[in-house]
Amino acid sequence: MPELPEVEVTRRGIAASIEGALVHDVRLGKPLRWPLGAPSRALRGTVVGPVQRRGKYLWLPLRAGDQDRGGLLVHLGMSGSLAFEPRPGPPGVHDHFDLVTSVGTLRLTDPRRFGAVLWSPSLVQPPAARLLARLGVEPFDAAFGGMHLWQGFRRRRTAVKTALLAGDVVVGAGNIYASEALFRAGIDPRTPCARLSRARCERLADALRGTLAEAVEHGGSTLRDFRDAQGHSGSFQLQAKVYGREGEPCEICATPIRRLVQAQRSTYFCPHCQRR
DNA sequence: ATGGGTACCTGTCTGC
DNA sequence: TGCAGACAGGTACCCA
Repeated sequence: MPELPEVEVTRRGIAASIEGALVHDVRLGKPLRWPLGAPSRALRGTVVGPVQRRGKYLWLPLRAGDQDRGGLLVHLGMSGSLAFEPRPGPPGVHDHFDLVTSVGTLRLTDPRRFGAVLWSPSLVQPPAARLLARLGVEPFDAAFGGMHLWQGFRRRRTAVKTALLAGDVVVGAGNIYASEALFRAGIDPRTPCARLSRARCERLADALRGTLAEAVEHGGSTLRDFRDAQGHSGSFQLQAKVYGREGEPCEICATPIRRLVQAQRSTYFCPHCQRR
């Protein structure tokens, strides 16, 4: 599910409810990707600080009085969503983590359990630091632009779609938004990174930012699982120009959209509008 | 160093 | 109707 827009929509959705909440307890369901890494008694009595996002991770800082108590690093994996429930019902079969607080419960629902919640003493110490170390720049940072992409890509031979997914040059694009951004930029997803000119990197940087920003405005994409913190679906999938549209006519030129497989993932593109 | 394949897990849809 | 197989928004890890 969740690429940068879905994670950002989630962050905004939970922030107002959970910030300042007093943690009463933690409930764990079936195991997620990693163990929590802290006994629940260590979390009780802490207060949740401002929720941050880094790439597709969320960070919930915890304090007790003036003491820093680290925080929770949350990843939604492929099928996860977080909901804030003022009066939660009993957990369902796919509800694998509850943060029970004074004002309600933050609940992670994740059928495939590729998601994770883990405690870390800070973002710059393990285990969080280890997971964040390989992440590229944020697409909405001033440091990101065509120049950054060009420098990150110029010694790479892999296909540009695969490199966007890898997230070590720029974070945020997953399988949907990588295809969509490349369509907007008019770049064939199979193009080797090193072949992209400065000018095309500029176009790609703009396209990526534009696509992600628009997706956030639409509440993200809901293919099946994704829900925001209030349980609403996103609608960006209705704006998608190529993703999931194999065989349908391109909006620009009416050529049928094609699907191919790169690194075991589907890529969608217009063979006429997108050039190497 | 880079790049590819595999693994994790469950649900849904398609075609026979 | 049943069942096998493909596919689904991510990414850490192992190997060449």
